[in-house]
Formats: sequence, C-alpha cells, structure tokens
Amino acid sequence: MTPGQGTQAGPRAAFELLWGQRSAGKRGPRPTLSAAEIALAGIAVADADGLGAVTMQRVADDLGVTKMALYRYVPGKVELVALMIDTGMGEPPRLAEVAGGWRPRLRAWALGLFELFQRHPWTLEAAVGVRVMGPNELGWLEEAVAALAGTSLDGAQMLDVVVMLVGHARNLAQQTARPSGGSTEQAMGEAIAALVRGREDRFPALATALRSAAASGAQDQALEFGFDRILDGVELLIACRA
Amino acid sequence: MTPGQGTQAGPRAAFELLWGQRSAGKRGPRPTLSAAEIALAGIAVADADGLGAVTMQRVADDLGVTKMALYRYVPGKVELVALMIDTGMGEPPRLAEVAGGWRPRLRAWALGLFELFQRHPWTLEAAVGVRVMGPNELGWLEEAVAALAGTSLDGAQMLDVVVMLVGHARNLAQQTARPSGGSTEQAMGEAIAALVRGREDRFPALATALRSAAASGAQDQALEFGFDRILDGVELLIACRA
DNA sequence: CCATAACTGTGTCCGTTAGACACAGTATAT
DNA sequence: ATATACTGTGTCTAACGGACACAGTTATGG
Repeated sequence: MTPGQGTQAGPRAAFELLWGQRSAGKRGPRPTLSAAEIALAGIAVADADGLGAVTMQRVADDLGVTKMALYRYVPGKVELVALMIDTGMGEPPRLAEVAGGWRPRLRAWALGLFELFQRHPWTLEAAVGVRVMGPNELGWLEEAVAALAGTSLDGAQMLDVVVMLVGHARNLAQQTARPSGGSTEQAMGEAIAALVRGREDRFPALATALRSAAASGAQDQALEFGFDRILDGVELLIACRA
Repeated sequence: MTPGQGTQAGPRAAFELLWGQRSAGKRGPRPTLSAAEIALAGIAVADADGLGAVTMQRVADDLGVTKMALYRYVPGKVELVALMIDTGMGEPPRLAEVAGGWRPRLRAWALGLFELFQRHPWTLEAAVGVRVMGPNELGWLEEAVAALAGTSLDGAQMLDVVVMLVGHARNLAQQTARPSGGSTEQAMGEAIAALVRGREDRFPALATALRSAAASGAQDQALEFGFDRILDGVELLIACRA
C-alpha cells in the first residue's frame, strides 16, 4: 500500500510467522538474530518513540545489523508489527487464581488489558482492522471465555461480553494515552473544555456536563465506571437466564 | 514522523483548519479549490481504496491539480486527515425527534455512529490517539450528552456513558470491517475458529464457546447485545440514584 | 578430507512518499 | 497603469519499504 507497493504476501506470511515454528535447517552460519529478538527491539523503539519511529532501518541499527538482514527473519514490516503486538501482549493472566467467580475475574482481565494498552500505547494504532491473531492474543481470549464458562450464557454471548470489555479498555486507553501523565478524565475533559469554552451556546449540554464534572472533582473513574456498568448488565442477563 | 520529518506544525495548525474560518483575502486569482473540497476528494479515495491510498498525489490527481497546490489550502497530510474525519462525520443526528426518553435516543445515537464507522471504515485507523476534535465530532458528543440531560446522572457520569457507547460501536465496527460482506459474528467467529481448530487442547473454553455459537446459529447480534447490556447497566444506575 | 549445498549478512538499486522552495502567472487595490 | 497579494507548477530532497545479486560461512555427503 504505502510505498513501493510492497510484497503481495497477504495474511499467509503473518500466520506462518505467528504460529509456525522455526524449522531450523542446520546448514550455513549461525543466525545472529531471531524473529523474537527483532520483535523485542521493535517494541522497545515503539515504546520509546512511538509506532511511527519503528522503521526497518531503526530496528536494524538498534540491533547492530543492516536493514536487509531483518528480512531473513521477518517477511516484511506488517508481519513484524503483528509479531510485535503478540509479543507485547505476553502470557495471558492466570484468572483461575482470582477468587470470587466470573465477575472479579473478568474485571481483573479487563484491567490487565487496559494496563497493557497503557504500557504499549502503540498497539492502539497498530492493532486495527482485520488481522491475524497470534497465540498470546488468542490465549487472552481463552482466559476471558474460560472465566464465563460456569455461567448460564451461551457461547455467542460469552464472546460478545468479551468484545465489550475489550472495546471499553481499548477506548479508554486511547484517550488517556499520549500527553505524558494526563489522566483520563483530565486529558479528555480539558481538551474538550478548551474547545467548548466560548461556544457554550452551540454545545449547551456539554458545557453544563463539563462544569458539573469539574465541580465534583471526581477523576479517573471512567474505567471503573464502564466496567461496573457493563458487568452490571451482564449480571442482570445471567440472573434472568437462571 | 514517517518520512521527511514533516512540518513541526503541531496541533495548532489542525485546530486552525478545523475551527477557523477562511479569512479570504481578496487579491489575486480565484482559488479553484477549498479545504472542504479537498477533504471530500480525500474521503472518496479513502472510501474506495482505503486510508493507505490517500496520498497528496492521488487526491491532487483526482481534483485535477498538482500535488503542491493542495498545500495552499491544507497545512499537511495529518491536518487533511483530521478534516476528512470531521467532514465524514457530518451533521450530528437530531435526537430530539426520537421519542421515548434517553434510552432510545442513546441507542439511536450509538447505532448511527456504528453505521458511520461502517460507511467510512478508514476512520477507525485514522481517529486513534489524542487528536483535535472538530465541530461535527463535538456536535455528536453534544447530542449524546443532551440525551442524558434529564437523568439523575452527574456530568462526569454522562461523559463516561458516552465513552462506553463510542467504544462499543467502534470496536464492533472494527471487527466487521473489511472482508467484503462478512458479518460480525461470522467474520470474527470464522477467523478465530480457523485458528482454534486443531488446537482445542490449548483453547478449550474458546473451542466449546465457538461450537455453541455455531450451533445456535444466532448471528450479528453482538452490536445489539452490547448496547442492551450497557444501557441496562446505565438504567440500573439511574434507578439507584433516584 | 574435501567439495557441495544451504544459509547468512551486506551493498546497491528502485519506486513512492511528504514536504521545501523558487518561480511564473493572475486579479485586485491604489 | 502599477504595485501587491495570491495562485498553481516544477524541481528537489530525505526517508521509507522492499527487490536483488553477491560474498562469506558452516554442516553434510562422498
């Protein structure tokens, strides 16, 4: 797409990289790198300077090799980013150790996902659109569905609940992302308030809501608030089905 | 960021483009274009061939001018994309005409947002991270908050509810996006099922959930399901506060 | 023990991208 | 009529992802 029309590899190559194991033919010089190392270097770059700074050149420089050497381990940049995402997710949390049934477990799961998005903000812009999920990402999904296994929900509903939680964690991480320390309510509130100021006639409801929010001083509860509402709704459904 | 280090204009330029009015000095030749026209051309390109195809060159070609002519109206590409987003949103829906109080109104609002994401899928990858909101985007927000104006919620809670709905609509549009007609449950379900197949031992809960979902045959209810759960939770809160 | 075959990393090249800048043409105000 | 402000164009650059040929390295088969 972007430059040079790229390799028309398609999602096939990404699948092989994420799920296939290195067959490791034995002949030839020892590989000085591995796809995992490259992914880690890319993650380091993305964490430090954003996804835009992740360049084959930059990653190669940080690893002390030439840009083209990376293509021995990684089919292309999109596949590298896909591997970065799955590597950055890491092992899914062990929810079986969380006591209290499905609700505290799902809550811990969603909170962990949110913290992950905060730790690696670039995943928000990297993991968009239809893409191939990796083993770790699927493992996260498995854990969440497993937490709902005992309930009266059917399979489709379980998946829908998980999608809801992902959406909320993701969307909230997105707004609390960049400006170096600004918290959720603060970042969003101040940005919007600055726009509404002087235009209260065009946005009256928004203006009063912002005044009320600023007066009550309650901050950074959007994440918890959303989880509470969603889980309340789910609990209601579970109760109705029993 | 990406190439050529770009203009270090910052969000200032985006704000001017989105909120400032063209002062329109009178001397010189008639401008053959306007920022709005350029944004519409960019939207057409993005709708047809994706955000990756939106190039200054491509947009300029479609408008019958040179690439550099665009820079007379638009500070740079990021500002153009910002204007594309706000233009693509269009006028916010008139919720006052929806009968039945806050719940049907919020539902209609969120559904409209979802349809908008489906109509312009590129907004999903364009509108990430902290960015300057435009007048239309703020107008959408105003409508949603206004729908909640009569309830017992305080300002911060109203904003939190809206954030939740945005997150769900966005996240769901993201999964039903590309593969040309694949519906939500189908697209996500089939993609995941293909990965789980042959690995049922690693993802047991997921495997049974997928089997159950496939058996029940219920499809494309993830959107409605999420809205119902969220609004149930909100209704519960409103009832508790009264 | 040696030759072959497979594998690795490097250098060079290409097309495309966003944007800078100087220039020529045009329409209005004085 | 002339100066001034504005428009669109052509040319240039740095950086990007990726193709490709090549030289160096190591395990394997004879």
